[in-house]
Amino acid sequence: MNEVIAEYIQKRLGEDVQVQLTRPEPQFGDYSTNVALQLAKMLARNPREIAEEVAASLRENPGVKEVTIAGPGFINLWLHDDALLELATREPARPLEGQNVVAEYSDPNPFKVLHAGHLYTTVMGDAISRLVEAAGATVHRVNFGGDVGRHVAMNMWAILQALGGENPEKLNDVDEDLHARAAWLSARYVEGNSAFETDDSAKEAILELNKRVYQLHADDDHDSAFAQIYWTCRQWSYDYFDLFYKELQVKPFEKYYPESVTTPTGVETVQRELENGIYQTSDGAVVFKGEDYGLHTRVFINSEGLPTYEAKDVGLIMQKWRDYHFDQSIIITGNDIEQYMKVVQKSIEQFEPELVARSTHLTHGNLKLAGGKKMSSRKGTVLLALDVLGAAREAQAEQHGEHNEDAVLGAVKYAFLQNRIGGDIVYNPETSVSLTGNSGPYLQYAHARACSIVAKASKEATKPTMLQETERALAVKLGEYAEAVETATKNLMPHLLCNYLYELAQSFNRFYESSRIIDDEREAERLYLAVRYRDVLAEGLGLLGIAAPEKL
RNA sequence: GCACCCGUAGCUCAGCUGGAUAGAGCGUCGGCUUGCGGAGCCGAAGGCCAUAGGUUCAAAUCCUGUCGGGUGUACCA
Repeated sequence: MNEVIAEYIQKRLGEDVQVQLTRPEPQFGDYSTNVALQLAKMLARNPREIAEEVAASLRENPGVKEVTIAGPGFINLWLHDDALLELATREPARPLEGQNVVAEYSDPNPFKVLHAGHLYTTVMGDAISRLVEAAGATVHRVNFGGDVGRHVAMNMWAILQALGGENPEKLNDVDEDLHARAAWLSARYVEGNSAFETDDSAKEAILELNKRVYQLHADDDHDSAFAQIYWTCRQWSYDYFDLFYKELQVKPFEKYYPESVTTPTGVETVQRELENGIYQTSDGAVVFKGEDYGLHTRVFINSEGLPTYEAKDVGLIMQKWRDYHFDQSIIITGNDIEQYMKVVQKSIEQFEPELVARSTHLTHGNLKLAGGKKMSSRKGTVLLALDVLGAAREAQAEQHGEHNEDAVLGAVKYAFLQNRIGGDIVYNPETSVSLTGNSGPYLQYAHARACSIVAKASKEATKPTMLQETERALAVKLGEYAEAVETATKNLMPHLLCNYLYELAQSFNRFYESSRIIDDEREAERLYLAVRYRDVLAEGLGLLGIAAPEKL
């Protein structure tokens, strides 16, 4: 329809315009466009006159039932029922067919706990990846994390204390349950962290261990007692992450890029481009002068010759490029590194412009618990991933008595995804698990109910030949599904799909209120709509990474 | 200081590539629904869209200033 209008305008009025049919308020029509208003200025003519001309051409389209002109020159059009029903079963387009996409998110650090931010980006990254996948792309989910650095050294220090020295065999005493191991490691981190701050001799030892960890990687040491402890504990972390993702019911990651692996590539690249003049030496450090591009200067290799996070990130991006030669790279992180990332990318743009052009950096704010609810983490400053999930389970138990993990995950995921990515998220456990209102469980419940209705029906669903008024409103909404998915995918905004699914459920409820399905003379026709409704809910929730069980 | 992000109903948020009366959930108030799953449906109250200007036929949306909040700003990650 967009093309028909654009072509007509091009041919008859001699103007090239982008026509965008939009969904107006139901009272105005099924579709609407304001091209006439845009053209009015270009042609210096009355917009309503132009609208009349365009409308006349639209009326010739077989799917169009009625076209009207309203207000200053809006063109509103109604479709015939059969065209509407055809739209209602349309599946989203697959514009990314054959594309290769790398999605990086979650990014937990081995040896450390998973905090609420990790939970958030994991859920968001999973949903975005699923959308992109559904659009036809192959998505490679990857993870970046710091397996070297001070936090690791603190941990190693406390681990050695706990083991009474470099005794790797003592690790066998730790409970082999992955959750227990993760808890054990995070307890060591707390000890190491506090020793570093309060005990000077410990601090010195930790700084020494930091070098040993780097050295261990340089030597590819897997045999020394120290190395055995390091590799074993690092693996505990990775195993735990995999378990966490599995329990969260998100798709697994294809590859982990530990910092120890990206560092050599980063250093090599920065040094090479230092010779090419992209990076510069300043006060003994290697920096990129961002000021030339309206940004700020950042250090990539410090004056002691050690790589900073910047260099490691350069290495990561280069390795992703080498490994996948992606058509698009999506990176999701907290918004505190937004400007940092701009500098890093600007520097890379100087020698690998195509790589940066294909990258999209999405950022999000902090996750907060509503109502200033106290958090259970040790210092009270960090909200942990498990705290959030625990709060959801607790709220569910209070409201519904029994535990349902699908609904808990649906609640948390939907609560995260329903907000536009970018700003801080206030998470309210109570409303998230509620069966009423705009929540994940509400949609899961709506789906289960639809399943139940369909299962109970005795007639065969039959495509209607005409639609009654209440049926028509539902059919129109069903017809928006494909558009909603396409827009959400194009903009990498899952919240648009959340909004749509909720509106769809509302639309169904209005229909359902007045139109009986089972044992009605239009049972077969209404069942047809109910089946499609059920399928759209299941498919839409699936794209968000939310389970849609037939029974809740 | 400079840079970036944000400021929409009591609360949590949509709407932001400009378009028709600024929407939804929760909460409040009033109806309906007690044989398709506990849900829900209809209605009311509640907004100078932070603020002052500008651009436009048209601004919550674009531009500028101001106020308020957050983040970043050289050898941390």
